[in-house]
Parts: sequence; structure tokens; C-alpha cells
Amino acid sequence: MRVRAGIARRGENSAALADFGKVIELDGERLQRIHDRDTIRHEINELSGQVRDLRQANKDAKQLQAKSRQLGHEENLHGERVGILDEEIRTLLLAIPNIPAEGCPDGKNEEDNTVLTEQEGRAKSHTDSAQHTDSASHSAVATKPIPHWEFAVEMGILDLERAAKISGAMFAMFRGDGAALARALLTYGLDRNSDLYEEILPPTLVRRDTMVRTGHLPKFIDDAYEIARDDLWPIPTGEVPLTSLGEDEILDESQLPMRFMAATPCYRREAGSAGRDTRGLLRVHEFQKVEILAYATEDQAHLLHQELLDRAVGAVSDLGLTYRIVDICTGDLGASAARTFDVEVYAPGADRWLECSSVSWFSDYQARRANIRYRPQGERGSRFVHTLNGSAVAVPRLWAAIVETYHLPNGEIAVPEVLKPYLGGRDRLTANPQNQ
RNA sequence: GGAGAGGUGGCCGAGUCCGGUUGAAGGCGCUCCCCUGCUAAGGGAGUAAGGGUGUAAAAAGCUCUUCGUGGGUUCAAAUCCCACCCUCUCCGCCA
Repeated sequence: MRVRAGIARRGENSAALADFGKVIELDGERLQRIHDRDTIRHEINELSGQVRDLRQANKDAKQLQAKSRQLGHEENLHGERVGILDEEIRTLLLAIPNIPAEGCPDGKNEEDNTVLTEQEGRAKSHTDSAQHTDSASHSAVATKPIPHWEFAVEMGILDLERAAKISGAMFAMFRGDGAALARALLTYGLDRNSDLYEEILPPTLVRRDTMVRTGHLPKFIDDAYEIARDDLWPIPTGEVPLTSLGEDEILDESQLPMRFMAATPCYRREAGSAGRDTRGLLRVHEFQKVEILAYATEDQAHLLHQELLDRAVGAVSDLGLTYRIVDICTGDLGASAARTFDVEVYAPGADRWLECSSVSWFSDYQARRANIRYRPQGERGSRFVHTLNGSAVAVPRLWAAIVETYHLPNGEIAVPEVLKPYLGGRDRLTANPQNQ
């Protein structure tokens, strides 16, 4: 079957395949039970009508009542079994991943991902022009790049030590010009998408059910923070509230595509990656991000996916950063996604590629869980929408790439041209005098 | 946190005390038809979603469920009981 083959393409997923067979089996019994249950219900309804008539005629209905009561017990047996089956199926289904899109390259793991584009940043010329008062030979490139966790901390615009004091390891604190840069990035991310995307400022603590519906629970329960007392969950990404916006709604086809964006904090325990990439801003528990997201019809989905990717890429490209686009293979694909392109920026100091956006098309996988539908024009009934999303701007990693890329020999940091309006027209970030 | 009121179809709004052709009156909106130089007005019909069955696939038909959610009582629940969620009003508290 198509679904089976699709799941198989993800590779080491024999468990999911077995589950899938189980689901089909359970569902067979479920349907039989539902049929039996409904038949009995029908009889009960008939009997009830007869009882009503008898009683209104002041006649005795004891026999019918007894019979109906008996049927009620039978109905319950079926009903309870259906409930159990529903629960089992649901549990299994939650663990079954989405079917990869046709174009998605086959592969086992991240090593099989395909780099589609690799684009050298324009940062060099930017820094050259930005430092025209300095000696021309002092280009950023001529200097040996330094990791941000060294010089940015020294400048006092990144304070990891005190962040750790306040909140523990893998938390960051931006200060002075560092904080201003972070804030500039958020506004930049929102402004450049405000032409088509509605800005949302959503709640960032959500119900357990909301997390389940977007596929973040139970699978990633170890990666999520939990406020046990109120059973609220800090969102790991703006995708959660944005995807849930349309929950249980039936949209009109003419409304599609719908586009949303939100700048939100994101909270991640990063339990699965403890000890990895812990330096500086490479991986932090709390960060800011501008998320862009769309609901679309199946036909629109492809174009929207490209649009989201273009926008994610445009943001880093216009910042003058070196970036590449990676086509995620079936073996490395997130469970909910049908197709994903990662955008990675190069951080010359850390000398590594940092994932700063995952632009994914979820087909109707998320919408089925969240129950987001639309009414197709000239057609009866409803269909599930397709959801797509990606980060427009992920603050810490872009922040890191920017400061490392634009680090000037004199110790200052040049401001990328597109960010100048967001930093009061300034073209330099300087050390924080209050934290030296 | 304390006290009270309430959640009914795309929307408004009856019904809930006293359970029974009420999937739900009436109105608005919408769709189609008729009438009408145009428009306005008028007349008629239709107008929830989901599941099961049915079909090559649809559709019709049959059937089940849904009156905030989940349970309970009953032959039978929008109507009675319990828990929870949400909204509103007043008081307190904090911004």
C-alpha cells in the first residue's frame, strides 16, 4: 500500500510498519463493533418510541422497557470495546509518522541529506564598506574568525555566565548592543513578511491537548517544559499556537491560503542532545524566533512551500550571511513532515553550519490532528487543509552568525545594511561599558 | 480568590421548571426558482457536521452520533444529577 511504502521510505521504521498493520486489524474490529452497536441503538430508539406511545395511551410498557434495558447492556459492551479500540488506535496512530512527499530524497540519516544551494555571503564587501575609516586591509576576512562565545562575551554583549547563574546551563542573556541586535532581528523578521503574513502575538503557555494536536506530545515529552500545577506547557516553537489557531474550524476555500507569523519565545529542554553543541548560542533552552506559517489547499501547498523557503532564505541572504539549503532525506525527516528544507547559516568563528530554519510541508498530517478543514468550492463536505511552516528568523543562531561574520579587526561589529534601520541607523555594535 | 448568570445550527434566538415524532419553533443571512421595465418589494423551495452501511467511484437510500466537554440516572435526556472547560456581571486582589 501507498502508506506502507511511504513509511518504509523513512528507513529504520519496522516498528511503525508493524503498528500500521495493527491499526488496520484493530480498525476492522472497530467497524464491526460500531455496526453492531448502532444496530442495537436503532432498536432501542424504536422501542423507546413504542414505550412512549403505550404510556401516552396509559398502557403497560414494562415488557418493552425490560427488553430495551437488556439491549442497553449489550450496547454498552460494544460501546466500551469501541472506546478501548479507539484509544489503542489513537495511541498507535500518534506514533506513526507522516508519509514523505514524492520528491523527498531517500536516505538513512542526516548524512544522506542533499545540499541544494550554497551561497557565499556578501558580508566581506559589507564589512569593507562599513569600515572605510579603517585601513582597507583590515577586512573581517583577513582576521582569523573567532567564536562568538569568546569575543562577544568579552565585549559584554553576551552574558552566558550570569544567564547560567540565573537559570542554569544553556541559557543565554544578551546585553547592551547584543540585546539591541536580538531585538532588531525580531522586528526585521516581522517587517519583511508583513506584506502577506498576519502578525500574531499568541499565548506561549498552552494546554497539553494543544501540544498533542500539533504532534509535540507525547513523542517529544522529554524535550518539553511542563508547568505541572496548571498542566500548561511552554511552547517549543510558535508553530504550536499558530497551527492551533484554526483548530476545529472549517474554513472557506476562498480564505486559503492563510498566512500567519509570530515572534515568540521558544522553550526546549534539549534532553535528547544533552552535552552536544553546548557552547555559546549553538543550542539554548530559551530563544526568540519569528515563525511563518500557512494553511493551504493541497494544490496550493507546493507554491506555499517554495514561498516560505524563499522568505526564510531571503532573510539570511539579505543579512549577507553565507548559507546553504539542505533537502532533508526520508531518514532524517521529522515525523510530522512530508518534505523539509533546512536553511543553514555559516558561523565562521565556530566554523560550523547552524540550522536556522526548517521549512516544512506537513501535508494534512497536522491538520488531521488539529482538525483544521476547509470547504472546497462546489463540493460537498470538507477537507483537511495542508499546513506549512518555517522560521523566518531564529534569533540566537543568526545573532551568532552575524557577530562572527561581521566581526571587525578593531573589535567592533559591523551592522548588516538591512539591520541599520532597526538599530537607529548605527553601523557598529560596540562593547558594553557596564559589563567589562 | 468570593458571589451570581450563562454556553442551543453560519448568526440571532425559543425550548430546559413539568424528560417523549425537537436535529431542534421563529427570525436573519445564504442558495435556487417564480413574479416584476431596472431597483426595491413580494411569492415558493432549500439551507449543519461527522461516523457506519451502500457504490467501480460517486450519489440516493438506510442508520448512528452531536444542543460547551466528559460521565451518570432512565425504555427514552437540549431538558434531571455530577465533574470539568469556557464566557459574562459584581466584589476582592494585582497590574
